[in-house]
Amino acid sequence: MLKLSNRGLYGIKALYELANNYGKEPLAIREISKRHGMPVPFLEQVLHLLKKKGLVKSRRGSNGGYTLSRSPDKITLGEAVIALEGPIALCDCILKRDPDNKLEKEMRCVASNIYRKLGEKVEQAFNSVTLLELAEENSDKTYIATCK
Amino acid sequence: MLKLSNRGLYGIKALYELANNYGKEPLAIREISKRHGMPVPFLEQVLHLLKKKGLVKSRRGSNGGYTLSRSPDKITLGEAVIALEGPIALCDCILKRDPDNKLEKEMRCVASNIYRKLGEKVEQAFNSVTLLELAEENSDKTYIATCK
DNA sequence: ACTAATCCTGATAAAATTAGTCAAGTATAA
DNA sequence: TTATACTTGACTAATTTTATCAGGATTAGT
Ligand code: FES
Ligand code: FES
Repeated sequence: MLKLSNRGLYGIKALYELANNYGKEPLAIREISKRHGMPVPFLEQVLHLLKKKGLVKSRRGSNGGYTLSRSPDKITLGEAVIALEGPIALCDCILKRDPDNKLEKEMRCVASNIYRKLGEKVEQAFNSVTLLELAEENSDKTYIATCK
Repeated sequence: MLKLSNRGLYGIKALYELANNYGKEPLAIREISKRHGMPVPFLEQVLHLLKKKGLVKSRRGSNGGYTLSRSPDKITLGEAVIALEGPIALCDCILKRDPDNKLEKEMRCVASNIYRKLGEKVEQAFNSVTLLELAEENSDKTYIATCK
């Protein structure tokens, strides 16, 4: 369990490239794609997801491409995986909320309370890692592009 | 992300029932199934998974059924979800090991190191919850069977 | 204005996974 | 002997994931 789909794995690799590119000119999908052997049309979808959630910005046209919308130390892996794979939760019913944004019912099944606590713990763990750390982790290494 | 499949959700509910039944006569699939509105044939598969991993024992024939193979405080939610949903890991390559049971290569992609650390953290979180806690959590409540 | 590069968007198709069913079999208790 | 209940493997249906594709809109450079 806990597995990321290709959508998630590709998205995180893209964010890694954008983090390394932060402050420079936009990076084109084609270039990101080439560096990690990811299919261009799929990556388009993936980056669109990240854009919808405000993690990246884009510039169209010649010399266009994507940039992070915040500095790498202000973007967490938690935000990234939530944008790419949906909310962090053990089940859907945990997420259902009433108009006041409170859980609809305190108890939904025998495990709901534990599911909620575990979900929060996991989200916290993912939020404790930033794109800056991801980038620095690899600053002195040549990574293997075809890892999946 | 982090979502459990029905396989996992059903399995945990079954384990909850078995935890409450610990020390008594075996509990039949049909009975467990009825209490939570789960399809019998599917639950058969699920309990078989738990048996293969040694979490439950079974007795066939009349008055047969399933029992926990250890006391509820000796079985963690981590063991359960791993039995039901496979190993806890962000990606498959993290799991590939050489004959000495070491990671095949230290670095697989830009995120592998972080994936590994996060996976371990999550596994630890799941292992910190036992079936006893799951059972006690609900000792004073009537749960809603049709939560999913 | 023209052109090439690039993002944008929605539709669609292929593949993989999950969910659930079914049937014939084996073991057990009464 | 009989009814009950687990065992096992095969099978189908539904859902999700993984892409692919086409046509459109925007921008930089000339
Ligand atoms: S399955 Fe979501 S709270 Fe029980
Ligand atoms: S995708 Fe598994 S280590 Fe990179």
